[in-house]
Amino acid sequence: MARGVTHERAECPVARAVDVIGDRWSLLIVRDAFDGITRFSDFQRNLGLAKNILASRLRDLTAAGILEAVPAAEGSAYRKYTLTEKGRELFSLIVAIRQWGEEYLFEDQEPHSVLLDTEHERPLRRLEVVDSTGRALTSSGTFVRKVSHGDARS
Amino acid sequence: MARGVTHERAECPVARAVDVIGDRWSLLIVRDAFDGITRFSDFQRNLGLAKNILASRLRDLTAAGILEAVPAAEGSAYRKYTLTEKGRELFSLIVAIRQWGEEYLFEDQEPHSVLLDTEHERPLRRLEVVDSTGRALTSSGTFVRKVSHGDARS
DNA sequence: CCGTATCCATTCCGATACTG
DNA sequence: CAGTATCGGAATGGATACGG
Repeated sequence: MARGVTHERAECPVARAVDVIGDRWSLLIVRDAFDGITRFSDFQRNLGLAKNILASRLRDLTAAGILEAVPAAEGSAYRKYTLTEKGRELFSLIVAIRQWGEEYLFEDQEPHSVLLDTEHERPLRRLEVVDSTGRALTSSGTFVRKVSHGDARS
Repeated sequence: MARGVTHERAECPVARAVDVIGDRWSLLIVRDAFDGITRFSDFQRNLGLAKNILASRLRDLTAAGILEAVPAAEGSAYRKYTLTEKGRELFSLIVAIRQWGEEYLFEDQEPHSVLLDTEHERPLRRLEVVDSTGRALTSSGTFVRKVSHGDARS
């Protein structure tokens, strides 16, 4: 994701993360990767984006350590793209986005794809933000502490 | 967020959500709103983005029903931007991004801002994806079911 | 202080053509 | 199939100037 200004050195983890995955395609590529897609053309067909853009995003995500490009077969010039651990740890994030989208971006009777657990084939429970003792929290029960003598921006 | 192609009609909630908040600034504006920022100039100073871009994003987020623009005072021409319920429900998403960023985008000893619960002033517990019975899941314990006769894209 | 308007550079992205 | 190369239009984003 080439760009002018970055938040690479921000003290806020949200800002740094947005820098890495905050664009129109990266998260959708990651979503597809979670769905088991590994091949260039499958990403391309599924997302409907231009090939040069896809190539660029795959490069960036690989450079960021979110995807790993391994040879598709012995000695093959082609690659299989799979999630690294860093990438797989984006699962909560994908689930959070999905649940928010389901709730607020669809009409009541409008169909959408659903994420099910393999064992029961039932939708997941809604994500809950909880404090260190396990109690549920809303944003009003929290606050951000900035780093003490930070010279960092944002 | 004006753009060429959109995922507005996608059957995947992730795609629709990325359409709304998947850019470099929207999520950071929402983060600031969670931190209690309401005024144009405070957003601007804190984020360091151009005023025209900020104005555009605030318009878009308001149009999307994530922010609400209320008069700053009686008869004032200026506005206060606050989160709607739809916006406040992005809290899990912000927490998910933050926790991922904390874990993977900072060096071990590198300082970053932290989100604490007001009562104990301690970091939150890590988000957990759980199935309908409350059991923790990773992505490999889940799968996506597409809608049956969808003509929708992606 | 709160924006809007304008200008300009850069980037994004799609379409197409091309290589292995 | 898996990309790279190039082109052009659209949008992003910064800087500045201006008006309520």
